[in-house]
Amino acid sequence: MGGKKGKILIICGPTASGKSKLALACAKLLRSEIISADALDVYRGLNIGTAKPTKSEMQEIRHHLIDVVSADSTFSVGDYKELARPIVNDLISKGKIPIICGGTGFYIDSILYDFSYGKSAANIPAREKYMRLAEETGKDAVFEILKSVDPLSAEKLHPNDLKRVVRALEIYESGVKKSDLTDERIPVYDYAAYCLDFERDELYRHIDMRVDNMLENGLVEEVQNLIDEGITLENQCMQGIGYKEIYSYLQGDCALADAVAAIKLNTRHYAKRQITFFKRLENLVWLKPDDENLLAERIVKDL
RNA sequence: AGGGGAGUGGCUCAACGGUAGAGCAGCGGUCUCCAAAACCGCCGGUUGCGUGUUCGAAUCGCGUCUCCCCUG
Repeated sequence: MGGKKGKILIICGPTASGKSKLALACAKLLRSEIISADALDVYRGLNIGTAKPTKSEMQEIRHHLIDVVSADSTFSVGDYKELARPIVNDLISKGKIPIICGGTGFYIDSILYDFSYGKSAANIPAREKYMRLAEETGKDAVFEILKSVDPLSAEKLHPNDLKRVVRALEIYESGVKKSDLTDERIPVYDYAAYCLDFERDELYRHIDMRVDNMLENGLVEEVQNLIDEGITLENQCMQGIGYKEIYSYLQGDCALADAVAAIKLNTRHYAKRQITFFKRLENLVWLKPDDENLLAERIVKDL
């Protein structure tokens, strides 16, 4: 199959579309394992708000990259890629088809493509330096700096997109220009990709239901536990939808009902962004949610 | 029943005589080490209804409907 390293199966889709169940069904048929591609599943202690697979599901089928770091950790695509690649390759070498399942398209990309990510890891001091500068002199001033040192990168960014402007500067300080690195979007694995998606209003209904369930299952207590462990908004995992909102409720900044409404809204926005991201995966097959076993059979047959 | 207030895009509100603006929602998009993050763009109202005044009304008058508050 081309000069590719092997075949992998990708199951993606917005939150609450049922991708985990589908991946599980596929894993059973393929006698393979699942690699989670989810930015929050990696954290220990975040269970309810992340809708992680259940214990029994994880006993039945091996799931990778769930609960791999503590809640106070920092984690990024770079870390993800380093952990995920070896697992994928190992499964392939054993003659299995790795199943990548998750909603973080950025993480899936890190497996699928050989992006260099600017060839530099996060440079926190530089990052903080420019962020401070932005606060003092404005975003535009920071953008102007990028324009002078790496105009090509600046051209591709919006001045307001401070996070990326700063990252480009960060890369520049490491000795390379972001614009000099032109990675091609060429998949390193032969892959089959499926994206689960409902009609929009139906998806939103599922999201609302899921959020209500999270609360019934003790989301507030879960966040309280994290706070008791010393986790604050400063910690990356508290950026997660469901966590930051409940956090501010527990701080007394809003009513529980407002927090819940915010979670639902933010989740919708997130789902839209996910869908937009997945759309650019080549040869992506869209699936309407259905009985997961039926869908899995179809998918496996086509592999 | 009487008195007062309000009716503007899905929602909250602005414009108070010169032919309606914004935020939110909705929709689309970007994404190469914070990605459940960060960022960008687009659609959408003739202003409850009717009538009058005026060169011209969302803005003024009258009538009518609806809602809210107060008094009974």
